[in-house]
This record gives sequence, C-alpha cells and structure tokens, in this order.
Amino acid sequence: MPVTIREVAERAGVSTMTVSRVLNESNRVQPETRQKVELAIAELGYVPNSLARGLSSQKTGVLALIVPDVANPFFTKVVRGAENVGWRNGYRAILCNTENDITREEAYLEDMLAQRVEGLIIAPTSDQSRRQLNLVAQHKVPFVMIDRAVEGLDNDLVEGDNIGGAKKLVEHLIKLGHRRIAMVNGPLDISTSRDRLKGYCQALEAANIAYDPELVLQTNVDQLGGYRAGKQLLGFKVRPSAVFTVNNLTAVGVIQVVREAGLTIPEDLALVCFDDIEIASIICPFVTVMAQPAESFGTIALQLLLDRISGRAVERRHVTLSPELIIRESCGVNLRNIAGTSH
Amino acid sequence: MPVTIREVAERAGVSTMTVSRVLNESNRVQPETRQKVELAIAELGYVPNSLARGLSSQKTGVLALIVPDVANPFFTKVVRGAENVGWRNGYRAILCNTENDITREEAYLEDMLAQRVEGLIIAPTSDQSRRQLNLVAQHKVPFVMIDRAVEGLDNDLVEGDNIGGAKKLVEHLIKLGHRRIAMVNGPLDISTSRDRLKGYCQALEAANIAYDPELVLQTNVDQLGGYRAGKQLLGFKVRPSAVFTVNNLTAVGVIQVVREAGLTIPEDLALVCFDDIEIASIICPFVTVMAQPAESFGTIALQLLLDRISGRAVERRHVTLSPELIIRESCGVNLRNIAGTSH
DNA sequence: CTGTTAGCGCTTTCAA
DNA sequence: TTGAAAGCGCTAACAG
Repeated sequence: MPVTIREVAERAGVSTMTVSRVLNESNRVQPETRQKVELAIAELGYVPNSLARGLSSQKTGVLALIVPDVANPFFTKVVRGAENVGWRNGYRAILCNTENDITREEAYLEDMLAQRVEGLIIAPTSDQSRRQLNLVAQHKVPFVMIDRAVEGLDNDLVEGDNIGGAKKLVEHLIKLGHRRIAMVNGPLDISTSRDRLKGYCQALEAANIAYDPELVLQTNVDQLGGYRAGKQLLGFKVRPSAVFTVNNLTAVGVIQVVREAGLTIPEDLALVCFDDIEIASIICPFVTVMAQPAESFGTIALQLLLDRISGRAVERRHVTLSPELIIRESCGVNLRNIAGTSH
Repeated sequence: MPVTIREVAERAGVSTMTVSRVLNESNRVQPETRQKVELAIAELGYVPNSLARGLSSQKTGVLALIVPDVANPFFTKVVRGAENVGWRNGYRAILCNTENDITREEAYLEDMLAQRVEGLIIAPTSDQSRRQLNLVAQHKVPFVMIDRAVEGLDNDLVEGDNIGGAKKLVEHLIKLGHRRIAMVNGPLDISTSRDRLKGYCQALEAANIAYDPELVLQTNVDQLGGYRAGKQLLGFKVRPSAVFTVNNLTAVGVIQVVREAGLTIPEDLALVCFDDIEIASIICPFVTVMAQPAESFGTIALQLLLDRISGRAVERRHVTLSPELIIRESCGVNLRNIAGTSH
C-alpha cells in the first residue's frame, strides 16, 4: 500500500487539506506549514494518487493521441510535435496505436473515455471511425482530427492539401513525358485516398490523358499493401511507365517488389509518392516525394485542442497545411526515354 | 456530467452492485437481469469511469512503456511488440517518449506512479535513471529494463549481445583489410555504449591493432550526434578508413556528413553500425549492420513483466538476444584498396 | 443471485 | 490560513 495523503498529514501534524493545498501550489499556506508538509512528503516518498485526484477534481491532465501506425515516420513526427506542446502546457499524452484496425481504435476510444482524458487527437482509421467519434462528442470530450477527415464529421481538423499535392506530383510525371501513369491507392473510405485520387485525376484531365480505371489499384496503406499492389503492377500486359503511390509506406512496398523482380527505378518504372521517407532519403536521396510538415500537424492540432479544452474556441476550425515537392531520382527526371514499355 | 453506474442501476431497476457485476463479467447474474442492465447501459451510452474503478479495486489494467526515442525504428518495433502482447492480455499501454532527457524521464516515471500503472517497461536514458527507478521499486511497481542496463540495478532485463555484436562488426571490417577504424560512440553512462566499446576493443586486440583513443568519438546517440561526430572524423589529419557507429541514427548522421563533403561510402570511408535501418535498407540495401530482433525485445519484456505482476516470477531474469550481421555495401566488402588514406 | 455498507484517496465546499 | 464534512464513481466484503 502506497503512502496516502493522510499519512503525510499526520506526520506533518496538519490536516489533509493543508497537504492538498501544498500539492496544488495554492499559496494559501503559511511558509512554515508548507515546509513541514514538504519535508513529510519527501521523507515518506509520497506520490499523490492521480486516480483519486482525477475522480475528485474531474480533471486528469491527460490527453490521448490516437494514430494508425506509430512506425510510419509521418505519424512519429506528428506525435512528437503534439506531445511536446502538450508537455509544455502541463499535459501528459497517452499514445494509442491502432494499427489501422477499426476494432482496436474503437476499444482505445472507449478506453480513453473511461480514463476521462480531457481531450484527444486522432488520425482516424477511416470513415468508419465516425460512430465511435460521435460517442466521444456525446460525452463532451473535445477532439481534433488530424491528417484524415471523416465524412459527416465537422470537428476541428488539421490536414494536408491532398488534392493539390497529388495533382502536382502527377503533373510532374506528365511533364517528364509519362502518360501511362498508375496509382497505388488506399481504401476509399480514407479521406486522403479519396483526395489524392482526385488530384491524380485532375492532373490527367488537365493533360488530356484519359483516365484508365485499370491503372488505379487499391490496397492497404502500409508496406505490405504496396508490395501486393506492386506485384499486380508488374503483371500488367502493358506496364505503366510511372506510378504514384498514396503514401510513403506503400512506395516502399512497391520499390521492394521492383527490386526483387530485378527491375530498376526509374528506368523500368518511375515512382513518386506522398509523404517523405525520412531516414532513407538521407542515406540515399532517391524517391521523389510530396513531403508534409508532419511535426506542425501535431503542434497545431494540439494547440487547437487546448483552445477547445479551455473553452476559448467556438466555431469549428479547419487548417490545411501545404506539402512540398521534393524532386529526387525516382521520377526519372534525368531520363530521356520514358515511353510505356511492354514486356 | 457523464452517466454514472447509479443512473444505470436506477434505469435497470437494480442495485449498483448488479451493474458492477455485469460490467466485470461476473457470471453471478441472472441472464434476464443482465439483459436489463445491458439495455440500460446501451440506452444511456454509459462508459464506466476507470479512475473510480482503479481507485476502488486497486487495479488499473494499465502499463507504461518508456523509451528514449519513438522515432528510432528500433524502439518503434519494441513498442509495437510490447503493446501487442499487452493488448492480448487485457492491458493498455501508455507510451512515454523521453527524448533521451533524464528530466523528462523522471517526470514520466513519477507520473506513472501517480497513475498507478501496474508495471512498466523502460529503456532508460542512462545510469542516471537509477535514482528514480529505485523510487519505482520502493513503490513496489514491477518493471523490466530493456535494451539498456542500469549500473547497480538488478531487475529483470532484456538486452542484446552488445559486446559480441560489436566485436563481430569490427572483426568484419578488419577481415576486409581495415586497420584504422574509428568508433562513434554514445555517452559512457549508457550500457550499450560501454558494451559496444568493449566489443570494439576486443576485436582490435584480437587482431593486434593498437587501441587509439583519438579514434573513439563520443556523442549523442541520435542523428545530430552522428552528424557532429562525422564532422570531426572528416577533419582528422589521417582519416580512418572505416567507422563503426554505436547505433543506426548516429550512422545516418555520419552518412549525411560524408555525402555533404562530397565523399563516398565505402570508397572514402567504410561504415558499419549497430541496429538495422529498416525502411532505408529496403529502398537501398546499403549499410552493413548488426540487426537486433527489436520486436522480440518488446514481446519478451512484456511477458516478463506480466509474470512479475501476477507474482509468478521470483528471481531476477536476464534475457540476452543475439543480433545478426547483415552484410551490405557500406563496409566496402567488394573493394580492393582500403588502406587508410590521408588528405 | 442480489443488495447493503463501507471506503478507495483525494478535493470541493463551507465554516472557523 | 486552516480544518471538518461530504462526496467524486466505483468495488470489496459481507449478508441475505
């Protein structure tokens, strides 16, 4: 049994209320009294029970960060940004990794409600998250969505310019001469998949390239998903000359397949993707990407959340962050002959 | 104000205890009664308050995972492994990112005690973690150390074979003809730094190469640390022909410097490091590494922790996991001329 | 199988 | 500036 406030009080010869006041930095305590209490706390190694504290005060000082994949460098940076801002404002953050699994997300969400977190930031797995997020709203727990919007949910949102970013990426490929351009997309119940597909289509249309549904593959937004889509891609009768993947991890999967097939990027297949591939790009600056300011996603979202918690915010806020095109080698920028090739 | 157990009880026409029994899966409830209660719960959207639950039952079902850097792929995988095992056993995990900062670690540790977590897994920032971990032990909260040992602390530990791994890595360089081999090491109050240095020394000694203290640089175990050390390295009058870096992130920093200097790996400087560089190695399998089974670190540590929590374990357990040498290009395996070069 | 009572450790509210 | 009483929402322990 850990030390309780009562034992501290007895040792210091005061009431529990006085100890409580010392703990909560109330200045309505005489310096000498405070000293006695602090001594007792130190001697007993007392650590206040935050369950009791939260139960009694209805405040936990805890926020939740819910992301689909901590292993994705994009989310890792988001988390870092959010956590730092939270920390500076006296909040602790519980990090929940849903692994893109709606069941797990729902369980975490309910868990966080049960833990009485004061607010949460979530990159939802998909539009399916709506139901559980409505429950969160119903419980009056403020939340900010990040990276992915959820259809039918009008809460605070921080996202990237997915349509514009995708469009520029594909335009870049077109400018280099590519015309048969595939897209490895994610499930369409994820807003980023929908929007990046839109950008892809807009770029094609602007260049008068007919949209070919066969060239748009749908898969999971992780490395394995990319790997599988890549297999399909290489199996095409007339192989595309370039591919745009919906994010960094799917790009890695595609690259893996291409390498295993003994083919070369960009000679056999040019490739561009959304989101940077951090560390890899330092070791070999190879993949042309549309990089997003991930850390800002986190810091801004957390700021919005704090505003909500404190009741400062009133209407819904929607922040769109611009991505940046980083041209490297994988798009075949230095190549002459990039016509579609058959095999 | 959220719905409480009392309101559910009233609506269902039973006592709070019956509701509690339904919540806790006790089968000592008649099916019909259970149905009434479940209906009431659903209708009211009731979510039990886990603060109250934890306070009353002295069990929170929460574990803490404390790591120095979630952005490091090694720890990301550790976390994933641990979290999955925890989840399967009905535990939720709070992930704490200390950013290699002892102050932050101490704050988190105290926080976790306050939250009454049932146990924790920690990759300590350094030997300085001892003080606060003693506090944890004093509070009878079981913990398992991971990756890094803390001097003077005899708790459960899951670590890699750092001496052996480092030795093999350096032996490999020696086998390729390198004799002037630098090491970019971390602070010596981190056990992995000490052990990997030992392995480095043993390899040199076995090959009758004199130990040159000037060749061993000390820096932070992140990318920036590697970057700084790399600068120093390139400034040497007689540049080493190869370098062994203490981990993956420092390697990335060194590679960055070398590239910026217009030099080439392994021609101008061969490089090997501890820990794999996951994603990068798929895109371009370049760096020769001593890869560790990161996910197993997490799963095993969590298993040990569960044993402790349930009181199954008695004596201290120390698990050592073997790393695996993955030979790629950065060590200059295919090169002929690798003598030390001056510039 | 169900209910009553007491209390987990703290803070709120009110009083001195 | 300090303290006493009450209660936050739940469950342990007992009783029926």
